[in-house]
Amino acid sequence: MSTMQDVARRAGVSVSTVSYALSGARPVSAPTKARVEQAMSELGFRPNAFARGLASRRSRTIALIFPATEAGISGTVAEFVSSAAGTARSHGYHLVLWPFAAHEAEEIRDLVHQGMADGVLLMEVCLQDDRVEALHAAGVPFTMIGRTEHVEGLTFVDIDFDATVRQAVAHLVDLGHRRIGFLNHSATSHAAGYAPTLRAERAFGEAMRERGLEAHAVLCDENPAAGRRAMTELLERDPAMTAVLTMNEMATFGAAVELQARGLRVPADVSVLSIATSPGVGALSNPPLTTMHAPGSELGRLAVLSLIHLIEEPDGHPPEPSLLVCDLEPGGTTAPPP
Amino acid sequence: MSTMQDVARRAGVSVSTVSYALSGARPVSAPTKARVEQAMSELGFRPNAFARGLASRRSRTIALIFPATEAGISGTVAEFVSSAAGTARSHGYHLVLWPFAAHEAEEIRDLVHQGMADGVLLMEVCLQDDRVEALHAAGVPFTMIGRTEHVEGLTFVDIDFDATVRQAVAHLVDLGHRRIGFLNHSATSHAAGYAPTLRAERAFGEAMRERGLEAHAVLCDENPAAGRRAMTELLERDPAMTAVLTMNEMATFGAAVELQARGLRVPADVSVLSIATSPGVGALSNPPLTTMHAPGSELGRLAVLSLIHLIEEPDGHPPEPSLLVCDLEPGGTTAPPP
DNA sequence: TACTCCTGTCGAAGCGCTTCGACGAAGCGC
DNA sequence: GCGCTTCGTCGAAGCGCTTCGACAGGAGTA
Repeated sequence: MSTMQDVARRAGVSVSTVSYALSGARPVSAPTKARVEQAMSELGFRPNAFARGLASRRSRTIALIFPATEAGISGTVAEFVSSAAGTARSHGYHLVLWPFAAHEAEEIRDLVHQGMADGVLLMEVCLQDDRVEALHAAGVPFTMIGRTEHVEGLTFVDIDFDATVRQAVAHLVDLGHRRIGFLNHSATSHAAGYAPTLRAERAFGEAMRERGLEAHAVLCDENPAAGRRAMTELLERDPAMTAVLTMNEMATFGAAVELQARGLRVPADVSVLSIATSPGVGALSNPPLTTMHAPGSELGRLAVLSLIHLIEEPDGHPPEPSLLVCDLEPGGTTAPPP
Repeated sequence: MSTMQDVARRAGVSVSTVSYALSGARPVSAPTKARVEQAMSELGFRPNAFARGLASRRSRTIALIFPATEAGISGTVAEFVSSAAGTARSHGYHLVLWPFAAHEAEEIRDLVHQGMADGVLLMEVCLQDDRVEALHAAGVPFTMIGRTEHVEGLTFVDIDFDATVRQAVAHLVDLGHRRIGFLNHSATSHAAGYAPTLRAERAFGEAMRERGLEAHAVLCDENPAAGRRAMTELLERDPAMTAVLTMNEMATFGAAVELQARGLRVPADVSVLSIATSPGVGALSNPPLTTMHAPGSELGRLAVLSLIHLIEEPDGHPPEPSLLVCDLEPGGTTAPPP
């Protein structure tokens, strides 16, 4: 590994000039710059990350706290990660993922104190979240993907569950549906205060009530078998139900099976609309599911941009939060009621 | 942030003594050590990772090249990540994930040259894999999860697909099945040289041929709809098929639906055995799937241990590769043929 | 012409840690 | 008591970079 010294010697300039040529922090004349670049590429020079970090107190690294649960991660999260990594790279940052469970706030703070990241992205945020306080106390710039109950002074990007659910309900009501069920995430997530579960539930209740409709909502584990059972429960609550809104990918498949088993055709007898869905999931079923797909890429991009703003302009006014609505992607599972 | 200087001053010792107390690289008397530790905790001292890395040329970080595809990650991978992170931590290393697509070998080398990791874990290895050559050329210690076609001189941990498929076939044959189909991963993965797809296909062919049985294998995209079609194809190839071996979680659900749609009962008419399966997937269907679950945690642990060995004893003889067989987890979907 | 102001460059002082050589103080055998 | 090793500690020299102050020399201004 060659060092800046080597580059400086070869280019016939001082080390500081090499540094300036690289960073642009001070002007360097075109011919000098060219010689430096020549020397760098001849030597295959890579600046040492530690030396740079030590001298500049910046790591040029963004850490994404990564929910390393046993359940795997969804396509939306994967999309988010790719997009965030790409955005970070194009702004001269590395994105690294730190696998930490929700309760490991201490470890996160430790790493941050060691200077391992200039800023942190926090995902799978709960309405009350220890990690938010830990990061806040540590004084690190951070952006949430999702948001806590109170967001004063915090930076976040999130899906606008309220608007998404309202649009979903509107879509179904416009088709003529009046009896609509909602198949939400799991009771576990609800109990843990997982924000999407709670916000969507609230929004569904309000949207239906405003129209004078009855809101039948059930919580449901993230698997097909639970989806079947949840569908059964919804149909028991209202046997005349003509549409079901789902926010639970695995369960949606099960719900479809249950409808089929009861001889109910989709969408002729019952419409199915799946919201906050991963890309490509709609195409997995036949007919293709009508979905409102989660803007994973856009969230990734915006989250990184906000965070970089926070890092680079700590005294500037904080970036506006972004709330994104899921896009309706027409499929073959919504239609007017029978 | 307090520094070692502060700690040294407070404890009334020199900086180097603090360093030795922390690292144990030289003996430090018990009372001195106690004073130093006292001072450290009073000040909330965290050693600066960059200074440490710069001085010692070691980052105490292990990077996991993380396949940031759009498809999300399976429970097995998630299990692997948690276990690897835990193992690394208990040995004084951080595990960070670097999201990189398969073709970004250059970027990986760059980061390594910057000294950002002492070693690398590479997953989703293909039989021919550029990244392996890049890492080898860069001279970084690395361990593969999976393996290339030729593994001389390389360190890896992997599922023993050969033994797993043979055990799976043996399980079905012991129950009395003679007409067995195999539902593999996708044609795309096959074309990309994705090792599990190829090895399992080969092993299934051999295991069946050795018993004088016909091997019907199909490739199948990773979704329920494709699973239904693949099941249809298998039944067309051999309408009297009594068992199907699957290595494709999403497709397995679809296959089950197709069987049900044809009035074939599982397991009374057709047995289903899913191999290399994520934890908990068996319980998702009713009756619970009989599975051979992938040893994600154990792979994570062993991979990290191998890599640490490689890092810390570069001249020792390389660690033995590990090949782990998936565990049979009895469920309710295999039974003797009708 | 004399002055200020940039531009482009250099040297040197760190950043906070590890690690090496040195050295006094014990502890040992003889 | 002598030299010998061992233990515990210190001081200082880096690790490879950034960044600050300084300064030569040309451009701009009065």
